[in-house]
Amino acid sequence: MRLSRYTLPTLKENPAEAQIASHRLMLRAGLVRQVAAGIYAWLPTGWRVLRNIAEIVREEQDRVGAQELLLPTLQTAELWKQTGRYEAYGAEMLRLKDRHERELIYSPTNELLIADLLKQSVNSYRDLPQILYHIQWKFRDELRPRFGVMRGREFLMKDGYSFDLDDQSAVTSYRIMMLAYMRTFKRMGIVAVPMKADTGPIGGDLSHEFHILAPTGESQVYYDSAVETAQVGTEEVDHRDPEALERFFTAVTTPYAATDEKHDEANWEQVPSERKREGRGIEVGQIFNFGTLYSELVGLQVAGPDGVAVLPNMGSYGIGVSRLVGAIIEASHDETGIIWPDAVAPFQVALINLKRGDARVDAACDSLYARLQSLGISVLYDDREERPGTKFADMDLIGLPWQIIVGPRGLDKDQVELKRRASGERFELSVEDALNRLSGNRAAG
RNA sequence: CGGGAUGUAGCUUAGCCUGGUAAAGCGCCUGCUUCGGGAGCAGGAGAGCGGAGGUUCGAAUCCUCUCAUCCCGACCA
Repeated sequence: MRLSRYTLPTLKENPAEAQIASHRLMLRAGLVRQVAAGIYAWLPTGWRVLRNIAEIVREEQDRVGAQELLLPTLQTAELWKQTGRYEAYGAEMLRLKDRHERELIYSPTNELLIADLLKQSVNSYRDLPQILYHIQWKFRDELRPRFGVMRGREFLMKDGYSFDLDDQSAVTSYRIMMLAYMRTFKRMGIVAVPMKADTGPIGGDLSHEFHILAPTGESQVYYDSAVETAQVGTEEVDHRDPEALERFFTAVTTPYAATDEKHDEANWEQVPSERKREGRGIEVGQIFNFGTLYSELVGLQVAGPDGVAVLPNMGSYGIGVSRLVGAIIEASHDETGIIWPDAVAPFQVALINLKRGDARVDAACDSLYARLQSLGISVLYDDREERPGTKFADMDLIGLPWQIIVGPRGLDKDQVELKRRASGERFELSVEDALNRLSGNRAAG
């Protein structure tokens, strides 16, 4: 992408409405613009990040056998009324009417709809287990939206639902999702710690929240750093092997990890002090196993092996896709801007032409641009007629993992400069070496 | 929802107390000089002050209502 023809409205100054780092940086780096309280327009660069995150979520869900579908954002109020959830959900649910005065809701969550839908396709114990998910916009009319996309009213969420014949099978589904979540967050370059959580109004007895440590988190969290090391090796776990799953699950859930709601001072004291991690946590996902509550509400049942009707056990599994954009920035930025983990970066490489109009520099950049593209490396080419300082500042702000800086000074020595955004390391290399380095990095990462 | 605050150009703000017909920096446009970490000079475009009503000869400034946004708290499957 040529920056001269790309919509990237960066800001030099901090917008007044943004207080926390991620919100400021998302506005300054031209990722989003606010449309209303808690409602955002995603500009091209922000949308690229959002898509990258969604794609990682999708791949890891698919990998463990979850099936993607797409449920609508608008639903009739009928189902919610029949099951008593219409009143129970409260003012957070947006209610509206169509031209026929039919009552609709903008879906805040989909346990009811999906359970109701499955009545048509799941009739026998042979049809279970099933895990279905979608990545779709949700609306929750928050009392007080804040922190940019981290607590918006409209947000992109992956919500998944499992259906199992019995408790034991449901626990297996829960563990499979735990595995998928650990892999998902790891691929995004962040450390998300599973913590025992309250199940809240939804009920059930098994639930974990996944938290990223960041100063602006909304809750206080405590964990034993052994959780981090226990995540090593999740790549190799076979989700179809219940014993391997159990080992994995035990390893990641045994070390102490809790939000303030579940915090137990006595148990916390048992953790060696050098392994204690404590601070604010941003919740980026939550998983529940809540039994037969919703099956019962909507009348979802299957014939068991003995012909007797059974209410399937359900679980639900959420990942805040749009919240992750903010959360990753909270966890990965410095005073000059965002530092994108490679896996979610909107582009892999910033190609900086330091002297547009200089035939030699232009030619070198055009060639690099074409070759990076042919290597399948996404590149944002800063071909604007701006001064070097402006380009450096903008690119540091946007935070692409690599910068290739091409100017007359380097070309005199047949070199370009390769800069790693995260570490600030710079390498003066030939064009060939720079390309090799970048393609090698891509293969490795 | 309780408490606090703010709405003036694309952005950040000054002006408001003490009414006199909108100002600056950044950004944008033109030209020249520059060009390896947000350039300099010169010229230029751009807002009628969130909205409605009122007071007044005259309102961004005062009054009333209203809308919106932000912060703290409560809330947050």
